[in-house]
Amino acid sequence: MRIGELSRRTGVPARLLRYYEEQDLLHPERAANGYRSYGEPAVRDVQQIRGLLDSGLTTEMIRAVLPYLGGPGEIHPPAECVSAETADLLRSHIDRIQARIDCLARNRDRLTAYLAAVRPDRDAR
Amino acid sequence: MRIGELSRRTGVPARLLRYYEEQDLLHPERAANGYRSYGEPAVRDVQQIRGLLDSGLTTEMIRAVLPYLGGPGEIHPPAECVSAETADLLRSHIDRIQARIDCLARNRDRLTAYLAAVRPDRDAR
DNA sequence: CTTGACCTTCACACTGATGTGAGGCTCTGA
DNA sequence: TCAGAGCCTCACATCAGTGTGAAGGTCAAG
Repeated sequence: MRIGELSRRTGVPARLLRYYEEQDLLHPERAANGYRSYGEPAVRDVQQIRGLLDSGLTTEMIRAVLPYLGGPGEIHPPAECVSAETADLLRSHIDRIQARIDCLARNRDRLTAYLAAVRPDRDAR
Repeated sequence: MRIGELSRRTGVPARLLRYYEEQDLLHPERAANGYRSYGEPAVRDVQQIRGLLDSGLTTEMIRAVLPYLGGPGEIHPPAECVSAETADLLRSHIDRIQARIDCLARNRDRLTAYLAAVRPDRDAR
């Protein structure tokens, strides 16, 4: 599929799909006329990228973990390809994601407490 | 306290403390010589600002909410000052933070599962 | 009185994710 | 064959920082 269709199907502006390619997150083929040509899995990939970006991960971080994030049950690179170093790197990425989760949870709690304190009437639920 | 001490105590570069003032998030007094003079609560304010920025709130949002965020149990301006609109905005932002947490947790679990599948030896713990 | 640490403003430049527009090529349908 | 939709690249703009440097004021200690 071409960039316009992918954009429509994911809701992500074509501009950003090009940007993600520039950032090495997407790797569309090129048609003879130069147009980008995306496979079906690109839809899920884009959604994955969006989710992670929205969660505050950088493209660099996403680039590092994306290859390992398949659909449910899919393992992309076979086990033999994963060196001890890669595994370590992956573990440290997981730690960073956890740190981010902790930070967000902390602030969610702060904001929730604030809201409860300031509007206990409508927001007690 | 002056800007250097506040910077040391919060770990936030003086440059950013001036920036937050420019953004109307901090309001230090000025000494006779023009030096910024921060009160003790500024330490907590700065940490709060950092946390909220990290959570993806805009400076505009923080500006709206910060006056009401006291220490534990302190609510400065009475509840009536918080408009329903502000509260709604805040609620929707809390929801967004939660969505981010969910997304990250999902992906953390995926990565963990991947790691476990690919290196069941050293990573089973 | 000078030195050095600390403060002031101003200003330019970089990042990352995204918006916007210009100028031009490709393809399809009337 | 021409319009229009869709694609291409290039490039500048924005926001929230962040770094750096210039040019200068303030103050305490030697």
